[in-house]
Amino acid sequence: MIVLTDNDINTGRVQALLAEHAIRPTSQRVQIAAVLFAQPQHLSADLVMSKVNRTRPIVSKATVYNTLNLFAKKGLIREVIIDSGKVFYDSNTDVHHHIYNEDTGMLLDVAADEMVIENLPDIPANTETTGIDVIIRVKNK
Amino acid sequence: MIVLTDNDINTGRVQALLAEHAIRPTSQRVQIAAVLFAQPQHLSADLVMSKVNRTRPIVSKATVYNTLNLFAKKGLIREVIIDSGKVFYDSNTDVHHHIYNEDTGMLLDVAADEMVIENLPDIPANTETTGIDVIIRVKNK
DNA sequence: GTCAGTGCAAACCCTTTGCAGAAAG
DNA sequence: CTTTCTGCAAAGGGTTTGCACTGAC
Repeated sequence: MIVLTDNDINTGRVQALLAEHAIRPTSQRVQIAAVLFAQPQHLSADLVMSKVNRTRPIVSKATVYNTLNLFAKKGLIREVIIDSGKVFYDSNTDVHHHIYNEDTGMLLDVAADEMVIENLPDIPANTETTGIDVIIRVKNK
Repeated sequence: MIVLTDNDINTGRVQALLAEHAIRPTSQRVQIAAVLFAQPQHLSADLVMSKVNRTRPIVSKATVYNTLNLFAKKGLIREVIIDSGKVFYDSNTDVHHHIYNEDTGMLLDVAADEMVIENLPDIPANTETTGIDVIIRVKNK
């Protein structure tokens, strides 16, 4: 699991992380990565943008979306699809699952080893698994 | 699992099914239900609309969405969220899981008893589980 | 007659796109 | 220099909404 601090921008650790994933470290991408990896978290594109632009405009909406899609494709972050019409980006790419509160929108992690998932079904011929998403949906009592 | 034939519209079985779920059986709802329960299947709102209106206009888009949301809320069908920006409606509400082919968009069922899911995590205090979604994502080799 | 349901078009929200200018190597 | 990236605004796709009309009981 990757966690970076603001200072890692100055030391070049963020840039190195991007480079490791074959992502050219432009300044916008570095800023976005710094926000994502400040802690393990689930952020919408919207939130990423407002966090990056907190003090002054740094990235445009188009760049936020382009960058998040790029990071997801390169395996740096994971898309979590919970809700039609909204994607969350999870800065923790370790295998794990989620609990989603439909009332509050809160999304919690469940470590993979807390749950047992066995006897996975055969998948269709000539296909390969890209991921397994488990979402436990809860609501307030 | 519910499966109805076209003839069940005439015999009133569709109407009875809706009534059992406290849904007033308007003619549009009956037509939509007949399409959904013609077989166990996964349909988008769009597809439901074009199937219902195959021969002549019967329902508007607004009514399709209103009706699908109503059916889902009443537990007659299940929403399957696979993709941001698109909901599938599953006419099979028995507990089961899904395999989704990201290349073809094909959605397959996995019977609940084919898989083992155990040691579910504790959920937050004062919440209750409303459902568990498991999606195995595959792509073509 | 009353209340719920329907249809239409417009509004909405999130996301993507086209294209000109800017920046990276 | 060349290629990739960025920003803006506009377009896109699926879904919801406001409101007058219609239909169910």
